[in-house]
Amino acid sequence: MKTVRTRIAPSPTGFPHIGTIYQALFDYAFAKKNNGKFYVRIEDTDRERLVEGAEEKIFEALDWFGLVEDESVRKGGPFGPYKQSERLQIYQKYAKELIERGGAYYCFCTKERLEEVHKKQTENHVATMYDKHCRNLSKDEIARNLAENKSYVIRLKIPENTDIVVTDEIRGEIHFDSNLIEDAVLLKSDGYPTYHLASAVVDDHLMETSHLVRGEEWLSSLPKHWIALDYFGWEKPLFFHTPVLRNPDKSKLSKRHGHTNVVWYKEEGFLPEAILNYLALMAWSHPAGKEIFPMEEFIKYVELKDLKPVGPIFDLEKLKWMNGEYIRMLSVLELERKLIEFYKEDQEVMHVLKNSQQKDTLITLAQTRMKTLKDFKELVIPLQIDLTDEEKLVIKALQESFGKISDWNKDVILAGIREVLAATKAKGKVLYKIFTGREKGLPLPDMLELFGKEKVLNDLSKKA
RNA sequence: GCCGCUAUCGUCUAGUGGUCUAGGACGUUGCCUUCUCAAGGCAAAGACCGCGGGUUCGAAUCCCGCUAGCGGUACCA
Repeated sequence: MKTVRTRIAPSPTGFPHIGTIYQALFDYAFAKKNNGKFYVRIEDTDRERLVEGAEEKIFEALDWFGLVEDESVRKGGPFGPYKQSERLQIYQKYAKELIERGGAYYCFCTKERLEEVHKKQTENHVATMYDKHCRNLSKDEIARNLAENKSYVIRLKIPENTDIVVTDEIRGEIHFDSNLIEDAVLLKSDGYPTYHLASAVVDDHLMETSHLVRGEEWLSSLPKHWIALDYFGWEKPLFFHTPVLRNPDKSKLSKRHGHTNVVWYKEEGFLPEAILNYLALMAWSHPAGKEIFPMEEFIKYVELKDLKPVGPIFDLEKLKWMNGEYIRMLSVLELERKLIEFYKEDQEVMHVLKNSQQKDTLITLAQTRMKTLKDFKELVIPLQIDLTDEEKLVIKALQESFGKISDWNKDVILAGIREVLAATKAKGKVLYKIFTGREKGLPLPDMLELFGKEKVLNDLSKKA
């Protein structure tokens, strides 16, 4: 059997997208399962949308999730270069070759003419596509245009009147009427290739991609790739078009309605393992029906053809629940490390985390109350608020009760609390408001024991 | 508009012709626990399997039509 080779092919046009991670997850797991290779190819052929630093961010995201590739620009590998802008000659060579094979042609149409055609088609309610104006230019004409240094693109010659049958491993055979498929631009006038030449055809062939996993938005252009591959006579990879992740309103997951930037999840205190586990459940399910399982198990059971073709809605609530589950699975030490990493620039929280007397207890108490690492702060940092006269009365009672305690431990403190609650008819919430500034918090007896009688009474007198 | 894909609780899903009066998870509600909030435990509500036709002794499961949603329709990926 052929070696399994999967890839992600992100374009460095912005922040690292959660959808890219979704793809990478399946690519990575499937490659690992089959002792294959997972590689990253940077697709920077759109010079206008290129964003400085975006490439580094993609790799940082991959590292954060632990979806580390086997081959890439930064890792090297036998199929490099792994960045398309460094492969320009290759694409140009193959574009010319395709022309010779009769599968492509020079097009000298100007942008203005194209716009004109487009406009007319829209007016006539006809499919908007290239009118094949340059498809049958004579050899002389082409030579003349070339000699005159006219700007040109190279277009794919889609056969006419053909039923194009392609296969997607998730959906099966799909038919397309070739007359409705555009003679797509393969090589742009700036000499850079488009996706239709560089990625799905030349690179995936040269880099020996065996299982091509990509978003469903590519399904409509599959026939173009299929035909180009046929012109070259190249063996095709198995195509898997994963469903697109959606917003709650069912539209394609976007910045506007959802959170697409990987960095956002990190800043909100989500754990990469939890996100991955959640993502694994999108359009796929564990054979035993398990919801929570480690990466090793995902690798063991993942099958690309088991992916469902329906676009799932990204449910942040369920992700939060799962994140909480992952937080609870951590040992205190592991959680402490994650908290330190998360709060390293927050003086206030770091102060708490550095207090060796208190940190373990605090972390343990907070653990069941956190959905994200971000929740930790409001659990341990009190809010400064003004108290009502009624609440100040409760403080008086508290001072009296606590003042009598000689053996300061949580059981005795709890007894004192109950006493005060009974005497003042106050609700537990009031106590929490007094101590934390919020109507809830970590268990008071434990907290007060931890802080010590002196500090507690001191604080109370300040608030009275 | 045209082309393509898809269609089970609000959401993620199980289900591949009979075991489905459709199972699980998130969320929601109630109860237990209780110093608050969580966590945990136990319950409950929630899907005439988008609609309409077939095929079959029998369909959520197969076929057709419709509808709806999504994706594509760029010298973007």
